[in-house]
Amino acid sequence: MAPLRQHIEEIAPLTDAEFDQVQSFFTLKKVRKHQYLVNEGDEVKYEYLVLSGIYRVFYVDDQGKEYIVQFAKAGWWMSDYEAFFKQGKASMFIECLVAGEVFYATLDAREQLSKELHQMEHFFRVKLTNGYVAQQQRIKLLLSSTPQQRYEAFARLYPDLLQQVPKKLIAEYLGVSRETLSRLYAG
Amino acid sequence: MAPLRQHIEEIAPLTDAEFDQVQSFFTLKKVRKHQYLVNEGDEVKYEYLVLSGIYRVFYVDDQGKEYIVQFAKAGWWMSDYEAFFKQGKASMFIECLVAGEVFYATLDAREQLSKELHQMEHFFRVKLTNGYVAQQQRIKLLLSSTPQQRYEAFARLYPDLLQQVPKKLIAEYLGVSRETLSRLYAG
DNA sequence: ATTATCGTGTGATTTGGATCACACGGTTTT
DNA sequence: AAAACCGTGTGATCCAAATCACACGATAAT
Repeated sequence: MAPLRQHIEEIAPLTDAEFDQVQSFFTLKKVRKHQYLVNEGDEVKYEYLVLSGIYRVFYVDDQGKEYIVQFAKAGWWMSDYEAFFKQGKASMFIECLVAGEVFYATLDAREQLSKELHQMEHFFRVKLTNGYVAQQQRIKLLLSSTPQQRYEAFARLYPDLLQQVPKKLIAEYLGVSRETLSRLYAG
Repeated sequence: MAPLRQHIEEIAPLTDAEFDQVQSFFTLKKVRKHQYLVNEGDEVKYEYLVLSGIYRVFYVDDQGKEYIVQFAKAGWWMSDYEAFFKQGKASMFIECLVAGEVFYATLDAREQLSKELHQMEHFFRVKLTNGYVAQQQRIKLLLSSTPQQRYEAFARLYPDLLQQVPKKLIAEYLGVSRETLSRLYAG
């Protein structure tokens, strides 16, 4: 649980007693490659904090095409957040691409911890603030940029993922076809 | 200031004393049509809570094309949030489309109120949660949908804006050309 | 060892939407 | 009242990226 504490304390310092309380809401889980943490149609009981490994949060349209909403690596949170927050059914899948470990916790954990510990509400607010800004940048990119620019932005932001993730999946994240993406760094 | 109180208390009840404290950070401002609240390059000192009127948050690319990141109407918050949170220069404009009034406050206000009043930190967390989910839906739409589907989703979500805002601007929000949008409901 | 499957590159063809161009009625301006 | 501008529709053309198709080496499966 030490990494959990460190992760939180980068934003919100906690006493030992407080961290014990936090800790009690989180469970550690090992995840194998190709394992799914969430499937479309599931109740989304948990959100996940990645300790290690790589994951993709994606959905599938009626024609079977896949679109990646989020990658996740160490230190990132992930879930089908729409379903998680509204406690509805998943419209997305979460798949493990590289084996690793995650912490998971319920919405109740988030809400109770936020209520009982002002520090934890602060922590979640700061995380959401960062996530909000990151998503807004993504929206701007999707609205106005060429495949070229999207690829460059991705390479700048996530050089590590560029190495570890098949290009096909990067294309699914960028909203570009596999072939077009391939031609970007060839030409 | 009554509408401000009501707006906050939908999420986080406050005592009179607490609200006084909150209130002291907000200022009311009348806004005329075509008035700009933020210009590209500005220091973004404020975020805005809309009381009335309609506003657009947009940016302009190197070719002069405009893209709308957000519309805002009564009860919505707006700013160039990336610049606001990071206290950097604006990359966007905020323009008033229909005259009205806004409250505004600084980042300091948000941070201090969050620190001093657990309730306010809760309020902001809930707002960010909703904003995060809404943005994620937008990302999904931009990634996978046709102009047709985007238009339909917009019409479903914001039937009022569809009436009050020129189609050209709706096209800029959807990431579609004016002409294509026009042909959607003709065909 | 041989056969699938996966990741990737690359050519040929198609196509949806952007762009360009113009029309026309409704406001606002002078 | 004439002139300029705005919002909107619509036809013609163009083009960037999707789609279709195939190749080929590398990894995984039988």
